[in-house]
Amino acid sequence: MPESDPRLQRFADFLARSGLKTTRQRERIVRAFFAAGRHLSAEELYHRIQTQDPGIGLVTVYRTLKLLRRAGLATGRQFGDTYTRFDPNPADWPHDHLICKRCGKIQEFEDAGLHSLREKVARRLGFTVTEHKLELYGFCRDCARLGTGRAARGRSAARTA
Amino acid sequence: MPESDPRLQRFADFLARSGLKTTRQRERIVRAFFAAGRHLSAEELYHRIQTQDPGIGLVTVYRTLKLLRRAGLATGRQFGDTYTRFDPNPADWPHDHLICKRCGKIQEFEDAGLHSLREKVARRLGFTVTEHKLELYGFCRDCARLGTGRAARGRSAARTA
DNA sequence: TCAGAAATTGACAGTCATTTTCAATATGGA
DNA sequence: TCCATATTGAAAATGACTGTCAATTTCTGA
Ligand SMILES: [Mn+2]
Ligand SMILES: [Mn+2]
Ligand SMILES: [Zn+2]
Ligand SMILES: [Zn+2]
Repeated sequence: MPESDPRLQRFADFLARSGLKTTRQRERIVRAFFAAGRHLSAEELYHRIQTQDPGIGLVTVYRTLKLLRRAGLATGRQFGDTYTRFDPNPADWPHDHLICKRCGKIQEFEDAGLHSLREKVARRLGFTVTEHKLELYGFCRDCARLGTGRAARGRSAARTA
Repeated sequence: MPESDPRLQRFADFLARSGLKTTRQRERIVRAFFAAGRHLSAEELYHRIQTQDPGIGLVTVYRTLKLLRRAGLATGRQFGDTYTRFDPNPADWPHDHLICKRCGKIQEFEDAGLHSLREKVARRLGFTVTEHKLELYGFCRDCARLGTGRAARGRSAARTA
């Protein structure tokens, strides 16, 4: 029962520190966002909230996600889609993503060797790196197995992470 | 005098092979695109052409860039901006990018070690990678030098590559 | 050379995700 | 409690594209 997510407190602190107000809408939105624990789009988050509090507008979801970004509690990410997905990990955890093109699973990972090699390559070219973005697209274990042999059966692509 | 870019021929071949037609507009557009040799947006390419042939519409630029993609002669890329940039490198050269946040320079590079390490990390997680995207953001040598000490002076950010 | 089917073009309207505007409402410190 | 401010939601605006369509161009094959 993870009732007290420390991120909720951090967000409250951010609001107070910034002279902003705590509202019923913001409460609901950030709760639903962290509870989901996946890379959601604004629209997806909006729908989840709708089922419980139909009074909250999509605009407010967008605005609250922007605040979460400013607070360092979310990151906007552009995977293959036409829309932005929001990453509920603290901005100071620079990780990478593996995206399955069949089932939509998004797996996060961190690799020190990869990180340092990246730095080295950049330095050799005279660059000082402050941020990076690495996305690997392909097939997860399950989907790769299906793909082997005949054409894959289940064509669904429900994002899973 | 690089008057005969082999890519122009490849595009002509692609059109013929696909039952499509060679037009004045397409000629101008692909010429300007390859001549620029940078990661241009459709709008940027459009403006370059405007100065020489005001009769060509932005729509046609978009359509021709789509054809170049189908021909494997360009790749759409999403760097930090809100719009797509087009990469004039053959689609079968999978390279990465270093982007300077100050002057906008985009430097391309390829590193075999980085590539194989990426594969290894993905395999360890059960993924089969088919495509990847790596972008390193930071400061190029010149801009890093300016930044050292006082706050950087020249604030321009004209994309250079 | 030339007709005519098929492809192409450009203006304009439409789409889609996200942002801005603005009048009505809620919040929290004094 | 009061009330200056912050916030909200609806609707309109934005920006980067894509679809529609009538007019024009290309190119094949007689
Ligand atoms: Mn993530
Ligand atoms: Mn490139
Ligand atoms: Zn999968
Ligand atoms: Zn620079």
